Amino acid sequence: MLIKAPKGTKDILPGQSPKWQYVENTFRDLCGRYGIEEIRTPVFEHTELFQRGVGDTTDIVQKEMYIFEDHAGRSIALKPEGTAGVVRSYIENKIYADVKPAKFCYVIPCFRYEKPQAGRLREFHQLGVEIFGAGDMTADAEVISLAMDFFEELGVGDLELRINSIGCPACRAEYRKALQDFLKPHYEEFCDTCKSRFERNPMRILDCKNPHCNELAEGAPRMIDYLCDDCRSSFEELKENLGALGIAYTVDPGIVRGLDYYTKTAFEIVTNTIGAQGTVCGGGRYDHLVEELGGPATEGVGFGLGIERLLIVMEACGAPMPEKEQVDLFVAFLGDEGRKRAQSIVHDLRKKGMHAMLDVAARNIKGQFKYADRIGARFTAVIGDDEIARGEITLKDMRTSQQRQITLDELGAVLAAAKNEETAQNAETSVTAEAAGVRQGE
RNA sequence: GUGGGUGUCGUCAAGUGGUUAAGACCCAGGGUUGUGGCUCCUGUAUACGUGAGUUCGAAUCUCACCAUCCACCCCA
Repeated sequence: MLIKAPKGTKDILPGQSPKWQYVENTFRDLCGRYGIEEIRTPVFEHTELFQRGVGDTTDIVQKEMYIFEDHAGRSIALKPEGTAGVVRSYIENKIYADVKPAKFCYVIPCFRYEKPQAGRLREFHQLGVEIFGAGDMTADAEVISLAMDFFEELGVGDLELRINSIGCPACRAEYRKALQDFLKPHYEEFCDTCKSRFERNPMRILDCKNPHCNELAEGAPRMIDYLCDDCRSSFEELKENLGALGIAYTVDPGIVRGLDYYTKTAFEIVTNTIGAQGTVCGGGRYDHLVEELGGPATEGVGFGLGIERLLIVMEACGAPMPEKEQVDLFVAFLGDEGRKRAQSIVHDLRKKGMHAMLDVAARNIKGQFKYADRIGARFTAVIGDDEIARGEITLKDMRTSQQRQITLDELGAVLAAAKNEETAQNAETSVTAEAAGVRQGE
């Protein structure tokens, strides 16, 4: 137990981290082009923030939060999602006094006490975006567009954008009542889960997988038909905006976000390639959250995107992944003096931006070469008494096995040339693959 | 929380009641003098998830627990 990571958590080992860095950097870079800046807020907040923000009746708050008391008796919760913390910071730091809209992005761990399964962990990571103070649907479209651009840049295809409007508190209450009235006569006939949904979340009954429930729900009123004038025209505007951006979507009346704060726009980006947990990105509008948490009335839109799920999708659809950094030079040495020279050569090259290595495990020359091979060194240099006497080093090309004597002054140029050739080749292959829409193996 | 699958060395994987539990990969060292990848040799290891039970005897049968995977639920 001592050396077992807690249930539902995973180490991100060195072999994986280049992928994470790639994904995160791509995200930050893209956000930069959208004029969105990164915000970093604490991993834990007062429990009450989530109770008020996410909603007291939601599953997330009721049974999935990691809550503990600190030494002064405050109730603290690990972030189960990203929006509430950003809203809190927005209000606390009076960012509403700055230019609007205020746009934020973040990369955070989230924690939910759930039973782990494919694509679902207790600690997982989200990329997120929030825009405050923009009530127009162009903001919603921009947020969705960013998410779609992100997937496209990563080479992820086969995704479906589903949108819906879940109305505002006023029209939603009316709809809920109409739906319950419609379903009530058949209450006894529904499956057990649907019965439990009846009070808690009647909208969920509409996408029950039980065929009989489907029959019973046929002809049920739809949220879209109960939208008030404002919500209805907003939804039309959203579709128009998406059309203008050339973003394909399907209207899915079944989308009901599990967080109470959403209003109007709700959307999901799903894939069917990674198992049951196919929602890679989910978001929407939350026009009352800032006010609800004690700030001035301010509209909001945003999304959260699961990094673990994203990585699984990328793997599944063969999206290009970064390769391990090439070791430009390994310096093998013989003798004490050789070691000193090797250390200094390596140190010098590193300062110049080269990936240079030497043995620090006291291996003999053969072992050093073996090690150089294992770590994939492009070149291996040898420095021993012979080389010191000649004032040169032996440089071996590990691919061709050719060796030659060169001076230290020449070394830098040789390595740089090989490195350039390498990157030029990589660039060529990836561009070709992209242009042809070809899948590139890992 | 509810179901189902799985649990033998770091990894993959034989073994289905009976001597010291195969093998492969990996890792480390070596095949005489300062050189990798292939090949050959050698070596390392608290491997039968844990605990009870059945039995003369259990990795092999039973039960419980734990872990893990998948699904429901919910969501990223």
